Amino acid sequence: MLPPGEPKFRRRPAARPAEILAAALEVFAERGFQAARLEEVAKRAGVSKGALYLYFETKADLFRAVVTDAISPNLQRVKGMATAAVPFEQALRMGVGMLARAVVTDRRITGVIKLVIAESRNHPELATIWHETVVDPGLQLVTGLIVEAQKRGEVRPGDPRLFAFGIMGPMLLSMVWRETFEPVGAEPIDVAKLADQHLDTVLKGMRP
Amino acid sequence: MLPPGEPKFRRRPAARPAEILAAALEVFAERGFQAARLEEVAKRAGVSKGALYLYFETKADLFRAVVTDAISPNLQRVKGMATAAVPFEQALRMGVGMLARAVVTDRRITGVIKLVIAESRNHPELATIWHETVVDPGLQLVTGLIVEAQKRGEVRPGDPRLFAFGIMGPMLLSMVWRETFEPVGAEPIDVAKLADQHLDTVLKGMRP
Amino acid sequence: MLPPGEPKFRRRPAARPAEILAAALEVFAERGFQAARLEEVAKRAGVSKGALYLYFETKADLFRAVVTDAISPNLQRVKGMATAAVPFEQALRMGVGMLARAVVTDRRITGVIKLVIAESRNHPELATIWHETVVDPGLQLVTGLIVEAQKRGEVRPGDPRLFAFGIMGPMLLSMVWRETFEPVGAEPIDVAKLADQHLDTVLKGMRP
Amino acid sequence: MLPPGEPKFRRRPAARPAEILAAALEVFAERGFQAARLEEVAKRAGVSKGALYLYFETKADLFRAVVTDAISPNLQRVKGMATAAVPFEQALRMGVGMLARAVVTDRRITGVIKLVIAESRNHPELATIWHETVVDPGLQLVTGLIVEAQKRGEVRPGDPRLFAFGIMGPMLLSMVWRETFEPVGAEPIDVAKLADQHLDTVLKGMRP
DNA sequence: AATGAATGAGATTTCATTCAT
DNA sequence: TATGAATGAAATCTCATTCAT
Repeated sequence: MLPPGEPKFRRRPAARPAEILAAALEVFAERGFQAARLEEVAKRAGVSKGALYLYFETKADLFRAVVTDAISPNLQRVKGMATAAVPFEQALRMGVGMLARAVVTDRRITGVIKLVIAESRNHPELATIWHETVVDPGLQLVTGLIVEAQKRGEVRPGDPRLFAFGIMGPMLLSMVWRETFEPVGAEPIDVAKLADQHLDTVLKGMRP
Repeated sequence: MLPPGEPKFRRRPAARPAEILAAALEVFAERGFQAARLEEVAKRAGVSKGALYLYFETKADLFRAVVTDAISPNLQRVKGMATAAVPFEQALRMGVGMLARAVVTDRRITGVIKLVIAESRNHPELATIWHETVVDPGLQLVTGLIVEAQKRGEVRPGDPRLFAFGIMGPMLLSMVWRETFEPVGAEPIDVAKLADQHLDTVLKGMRP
Repeated sequence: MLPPGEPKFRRRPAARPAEILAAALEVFAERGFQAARLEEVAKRAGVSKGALYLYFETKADLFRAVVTDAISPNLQRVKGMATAAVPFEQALRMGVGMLARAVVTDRRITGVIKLVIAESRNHPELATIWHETVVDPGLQLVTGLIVEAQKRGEVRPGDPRLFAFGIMGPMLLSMVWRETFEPVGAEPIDVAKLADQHLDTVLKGMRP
Repeated sequence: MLPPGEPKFRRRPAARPAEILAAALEVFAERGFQAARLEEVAKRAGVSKGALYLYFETKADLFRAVVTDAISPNLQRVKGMATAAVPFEQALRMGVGMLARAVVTDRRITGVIKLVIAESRNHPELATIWHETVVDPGLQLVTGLIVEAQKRGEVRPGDPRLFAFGIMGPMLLSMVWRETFEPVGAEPIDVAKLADQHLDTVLKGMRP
């Protein structure tokens, strides 16, 4: 008896234990694909090593499941942003703020993004799916907003895609900073403040 | 009493195995630390597996050598930028242009940065040394320029460190794009153009 | 509050891999620590190489287990001897006879003793534990008997510890002879007869 | 121009560097055959690794040379003892005293004997040659003395070979003690005193 | 004769995967 | 479904031996 308003997005075949995926995400994010040991995943998931194979055929399979599973919440965000009919600046602030809050702060997401970057040579299909389902749509969305604003004369001429990269870049930098340099003693970045100040700056800089 | 201008960074003990370091950089950047096979490194360096151990005690040692070895050219760049006495905007354009040209485009450097990010949990000492010798000094440099410009009234109030992140972020995004998404079919970023347009934007946005 | 009479010596964690320890003892005794190949141990134990690592972390760990495991039966012997309240001569005859029968003749024990001697420089902790748990207590026991006998006037003056070495020495010589020279054609020693004749001799020689 | 009274015993082919043999003896005695590294031998001998191969074909060859080379001084001792025409007790005291002084105290000799014992399974030819040239002749010598003394009625009936083992055993025990247990804190044995007291004891015990 | 960098065979160790229970 | 002992392929690392100099 599923709730009626259930998201239509395809679930994994029935009861793929969320605990296993959660544990695997942790371990993969900490160690990378190769260095992650399935025994550790099993231990953290509270199951036996053998049990993993009841749900996933291979380690690579589990890895793919982890990385693709992390897509859907992000997809929700992108879609949410897309449907909201709000003015240009407000939409950008919303979008970047969302990244700043949800994405930069959530270790699960920064972990997966780090994995996609780190393992893109060994598992290019993951880069592909992230690009196609999350990154490119999100980028298109922002780019589209800018194009519209340019048409209305609210934004000066310039490659809208490059504007989008200029807006998003510092958010990626924040993630990397948090994952890589803060743990070794670097001064933390106040991501919310960065998002605000940076948007102030580029929005002003993008004016005609 | 070192000769003036001498690079401070100690070279690896052996000068010969530059080929080994080059080969190892390639393989580590392609596969990551764990997935890289020393046999592959040896083959690309044109030596036997055993020969690696004449110069590096363990695989981790070779890895550390690769990553720390990639520091010194970047250190040179940062120091070069520091000594040039030029006006604020020009200095930033120089610095970011340098990143855009040499750093973002050079597979050897993007590869190492990706490694530092990917392996920061397994080899935190590498994150530490990169932060202390390259990342933080570079950031300080840019932040210092901004502080000066603010004192002269050329830049509006605002956290100078966050301005610096706002300027640098898209360069990191470009690296990641190049390493991760271009190989799976994403439309390339014209990094030089991005650097230009982004600087135009933020410099304008940072004006009082 | 341990049950009385319980062996003090902690058993190896796993009870199953007694076969591994037995096989390892064989191979180590035949070849020494370094020359012993774990593949050979595994084959004789009827398991795979990998299985050894389910029970012992390293080759050195397995080696230590083999050598310390051989302690407890000897400890039992020493303790058995200690508790028997019998006259001086009879006690010595019992003890030396025990050495002659069980210890000198049992390939498992002579093998371990040879290993302790041969590897004492590379694994001094084994010499330590053998000395502390078996050799020194056994020696103390014999020395104590002699001291008592001297007090009663049954044994002439003289360093009781040196008397003990004089009694025990030929037993060690027998072990070495059996292990080293008999296999290359030396005429065997009748250890029981040696024990008897030697005790006759030294007991007579120790009389006042 | 050799001195006329030169011992007739065959020397190694000309100039086999004594330094190499001495260094090899040290390293083999410390570590055993397998664990000894030729690089260490070369370093202690003050030559290069390659130079070893100018004098010895293989590691095993060097090992055999070390162990057989240590025979001749011992052979000299045995022969010296044999030729001296002295009364029974005095001969035994001389022989055992010689063992006690020269053999037990000389690390070079105890080291080789330990090697012969430890490696007898891997290099049985060394056990053979030691048995045939040193051990058995020495034993025959002592046994012969005892047989003569028995004929003269100076020694009571009993297997003369077992008497010999009874006399020699504690000397072997002393060597083992020195090599194995003293380094880990065991109280040293005063070997000279042991030799004296033990001979007093067994000579008295062997009287008719 | 001598060097020591280089080789490559062989040993230990790891761990994803299987399978009897 | 679930377990976890066991496997075995593959990777790291060692070091006796060779050989160009």
